Parts: sequence; C-alpha cells; structure tokens
Amino acid sequence: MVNYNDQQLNQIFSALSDSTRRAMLLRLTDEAMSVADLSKPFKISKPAITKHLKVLEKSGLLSRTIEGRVHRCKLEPEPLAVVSEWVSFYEKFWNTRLDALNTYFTEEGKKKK
Amino acid sequence: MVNYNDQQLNQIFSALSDSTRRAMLLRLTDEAMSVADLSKPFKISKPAITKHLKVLEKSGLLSRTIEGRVHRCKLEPEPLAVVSEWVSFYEKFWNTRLDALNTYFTEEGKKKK
DNA sequence: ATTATAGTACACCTTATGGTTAACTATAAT
DNA sequence: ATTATAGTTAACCATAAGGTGTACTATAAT
Repeated sequence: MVNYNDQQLNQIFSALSDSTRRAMLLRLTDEAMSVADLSKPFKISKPAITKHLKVLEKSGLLSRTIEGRVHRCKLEPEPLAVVSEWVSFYEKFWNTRLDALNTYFTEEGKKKK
Repeated sequence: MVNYNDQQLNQIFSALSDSTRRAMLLRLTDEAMSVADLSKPFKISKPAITKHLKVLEKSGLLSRTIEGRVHRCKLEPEPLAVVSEWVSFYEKFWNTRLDALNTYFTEEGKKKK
C-alpha cells in the first residue's frame, strides 16, 4: 500500500478534524456533485465553503473536474484507506482490552454457577 | 459500541493530526511510562510536552496515574476504535475502487492470453 | 535543612484556522 | 449586449495551536 509520510498524515487527520468537512465527505458518498449542491446543508458563506474544499483537496480526500462554470466534486477515498491502515496497528490494543473484559465477565459467570 | 458525537470526533482527529502526539502514542504501545521517559525522543521544551499530553488526555487517548512526583502515562485505545469504526463506513468506497482496478488488470490479463 | 528531580502554570510570541464581506472571473442564459 | 449564476480571490478579524523562557509546586534524596 502507499507509504504516506508524517506530514501527509497530519494533513489527512487535520482535514478530518472538522465537522463540516466530514459532513461534506459523507454527502459525497451518495454521488459526486457541484459545489453549490454540496454546500446546500451548510449555513456558512461561499468563501468558507471554498476554503473547506481546498483543505479536503490538499489532503487528497476530494478531487474536482471543471465542467463549464460548475466544479464537480468527487470523494477520493484513498487517504481514508491510509487512516484505516494507520489505525489498524492499534487494533490489538483495544482487542486485548475487550478480551480482558470478556475474560473478566466469563470468570464472573463461572463463579455464579 | 459507544456513540461518539461530532465534537468528540473533532477532538480525536485533531489530537491525531500532530506528528509528535502520534509518536507519543506509538511509544506508549510498548509500555506505560513517565512523562520524562515518554518525552525523551522529542526535542521540545517541557511545557510543550505538557501541552501535547493535555491534548491527548482531553481526547481520551491517554490517561495518567500519579505516583509520587511521577505521572505514569498510559495509552487509552478506545478513541482509536472510534476512528476505526468511523472510517470503516468508507471502506466500501476504496474497496470498489480497488475492485475496479482489479477488474481492469484482470481484463488486461485476459487480452494478453 | 538543602538540594535535586518531575512536572505544571503563566505570560508571551508567531502562525494557522475558520469565519466574514466585498470584489472579481468566467461561463450560461435572455 | 446584458444579466444571472458558479465559484474564487483578497483583505480582514477573532480565536486556537504550538512553541518558548521563567517561575512555581510537590515529592525524593542527601
């Protein structure tokens, strides 16, 4: 898989740390759409939208194709795969914790029997 | 699983968007350790370390137990499970993309045969 | 009692972030 | 040719983030 460096991870996590941007990504899972359509649910100014789009674009989470005066925005999921890969390393830690919890309750169950 | 709200996701992603903090988390996967031990690889001032620890603590990624004058820092993986859950929703999007790629190469393979 | 160590709190600085309004460019429609 | 629409750019503002040095608190060691 692609080897993203620290700075790129910074950018991706930073892009994801804003509710509006995450909502934008979610909206784009349905379908690619224009900036106007994409920004409909958000009660912020157009320049604010532009800035959010730039952040998403720079982090690689969004691409756009310009068709006339309309910018068609598309979700680019690869950085999310990178996040998934990054976080998967830690999976064992919450698993062992759940295992410990599980063992605890199993032992409790045994005692009651 | 726990239902984290938008603001908590903001905090978690924001905490993860800094190289130093991610390196701290990685260090803590080996073992829980004091602030001094934890901060050894980082060439920043002690107050800077304190700040990073606070960010990690507020996001739930780190806990500490005070033993005398030593603060023992421990990795708390639950927020990472939340990230994993959040990102898992998008898995289908990079899977379908990889599938498409796979199909493409498979078709190419057929042509060559 | 004094000194060393672990860590935080405070005040400050610089840059980044998220928002605004006003003005602009470029395409589309009348 | 004029007007409307899609979107960006520029200048500005307030607050947050990440860093610093100095001063402080609290525990441990001599």
